[in-house]
Amino acid sequence: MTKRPTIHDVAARAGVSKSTAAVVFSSPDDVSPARRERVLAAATELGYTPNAWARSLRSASRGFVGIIVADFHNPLFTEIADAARQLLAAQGIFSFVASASIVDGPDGKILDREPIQHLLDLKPQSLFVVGGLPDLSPFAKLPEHIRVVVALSSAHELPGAVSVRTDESAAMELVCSHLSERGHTQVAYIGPVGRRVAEERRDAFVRATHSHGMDVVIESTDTAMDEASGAEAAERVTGLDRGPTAIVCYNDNVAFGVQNLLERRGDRGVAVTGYDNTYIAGLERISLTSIEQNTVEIAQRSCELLSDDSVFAASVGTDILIEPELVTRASTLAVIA
Amino acid sequence: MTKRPTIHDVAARAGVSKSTAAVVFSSPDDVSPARRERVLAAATELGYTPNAWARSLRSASRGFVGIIVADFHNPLFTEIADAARQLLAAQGIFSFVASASIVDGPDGKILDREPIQHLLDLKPQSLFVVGGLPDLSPFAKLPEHIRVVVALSSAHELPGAVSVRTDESAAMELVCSHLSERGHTQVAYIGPVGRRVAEERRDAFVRATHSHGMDVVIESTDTAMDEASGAEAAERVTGLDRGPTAIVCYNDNVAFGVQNLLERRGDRGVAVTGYDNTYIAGLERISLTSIEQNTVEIAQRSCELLSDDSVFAASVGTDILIEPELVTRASTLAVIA
DNA sequence: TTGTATGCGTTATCAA
DNA sequence: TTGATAACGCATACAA
Repeated sequence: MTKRPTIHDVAARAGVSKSTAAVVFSSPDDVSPARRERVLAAATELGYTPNAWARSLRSASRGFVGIIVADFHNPLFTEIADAARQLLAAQGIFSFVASASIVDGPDGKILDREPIQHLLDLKPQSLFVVGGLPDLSPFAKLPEHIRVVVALSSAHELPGAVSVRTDESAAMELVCSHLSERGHTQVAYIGPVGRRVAEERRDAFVRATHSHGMDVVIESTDTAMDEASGAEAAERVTGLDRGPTAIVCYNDNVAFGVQNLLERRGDRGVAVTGYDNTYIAGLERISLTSIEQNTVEIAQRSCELLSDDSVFAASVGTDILIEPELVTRASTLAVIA
Repeated sequence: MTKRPTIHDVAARAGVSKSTAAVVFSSPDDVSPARRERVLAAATELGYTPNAWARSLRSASRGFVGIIVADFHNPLFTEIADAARQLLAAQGIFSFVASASIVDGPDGKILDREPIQHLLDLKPQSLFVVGGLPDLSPFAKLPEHIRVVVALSSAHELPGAVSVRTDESAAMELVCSHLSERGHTQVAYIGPVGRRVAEERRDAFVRATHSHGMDVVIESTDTAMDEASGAEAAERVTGLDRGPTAIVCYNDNVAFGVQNLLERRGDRGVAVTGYDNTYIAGLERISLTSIEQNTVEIAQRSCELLSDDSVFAASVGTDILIEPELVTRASTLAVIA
């Protein structure tokens, strides 16, 4: 087969008209059993499957879910995208994953609209954006009936959307009470500024430390959130007069950078925490205490919203917060005298 | 705008027929400057961009490249996919990325044909498969004119395809000569069996050890290639009578598992090498000697094949081998007496 | 150079 | 119930 069979081929083989054959795949009950069997048989013999895109060109009825992953390289994002795909498939809803491409613009990161536009051209029934995008404007002027769910980030810019994400306050409360129990009173925070979730996480940290009566140092890393900037910020923080005994990091990557610096210094006395609980954090030599975002639940809640109209309508414009967990490891096990 | 403008809208606004407007976007020189300007102006005012899929439904001329990533979670794959996308975009060729979904079947991993079929339905001009798939059969019966390039894996099953991948022999030669220089004579290999690249890598290892007069132990991990299986195999290997002084691993993940085990044992005397040089290998606390696959060159060569017909024709059916590099780190720095 | 007609694979509308 | 026909958004052979 050098060419895919079309409904035309199936109809010809079954000896019916194209329209009759088409109806067999849309509403099977509307065609007589005898003909239905003939069509179905012809379809399997030819290996016919409907062309979803020609279909969606004509009508938006058999909609699919367009999944947009903000960043391929973030394992958290791909994990949720994968889980969502499976959950939707189990409901018979098919989805198509595309990655957003974020390019360097004159002032900061810019969202490349092209791949998103291409996905939109496919006429999805609903959209699932996984991860924070520099800009949600491509989704601002969508046809009314398209539902938008944003995971792991805020959907504040989009009044008609729903966001599913981790409860930052709960997360930082877990971290700080753990550190407090271990006797830490001087704690630092290292993380980026500017992005919404980042600000929120830092504010949540500050609130949590206050409720535990801790002394706080904040050190920003601009917008970067990788190891290099983590190490750099750690250098500044540990150089302070009364250095902190614990460093709370925006995410695991930043924490790895902090660990790198401490390792080079031969300093094993400072506690470090991460966020995301990537599998790297669990490696014996890293052993980083970290916040586990409940990806399974985030994916589940998102899929309910994506597939059920009434569920979506009930929570449009809100943020659904998911409870995180703290995974404690060697990086915070020592107790301060 | 609750609905995207079509070429029809543009034509109406510019006061020309639909076809004239269409020609402006396909071969602009075939239309008079005055009308062209009018059409272009109308298009920008309306925010019109052609619907790529309706276009590719009608004709395969303005083809795009379909990129299929075997596994989202492999950073090597996504890195190459991303690089390819950028390179192609620079040539004005647009690409669309989809992830293959690999599900558990009755006997082993099975490739879910659906997402691939969906991508194929979009009628790509050529296909870029990044990473090894359990099964290349969905690409066996493609229309003749579709070029297929496979990166990081063999395309042996597909006579009409080209494969671009790392020279395994060169890689293992680098590893073994490095270990030999450090005085190692007893070396073990830990890696999966069954998959083509895996077999090839192991065979390359055996050849390289022979040329350096080393004693070899091979320990397989079935088809798994993660930390858990690495640790397990390491347990068996190190329990041997004359345990090896160095362990060469199929990839970084397996090596991390080996490191985990050695760490738990408090054994810092055994050298370990990985493969892929993931960024984790560079973390101070891991510091794993590893093979760096030249992803940039792999992406470049692949894109040449994807976009240039004559280049592709010249090397169809062959494997293009890319030279790797060895990045040496603390895990192999010690010298054996 | 410009417009008309037709088809890509599918579904929706209408007669029969 | 079934089949002919138009349309989705676009490109192209052809005629004007």
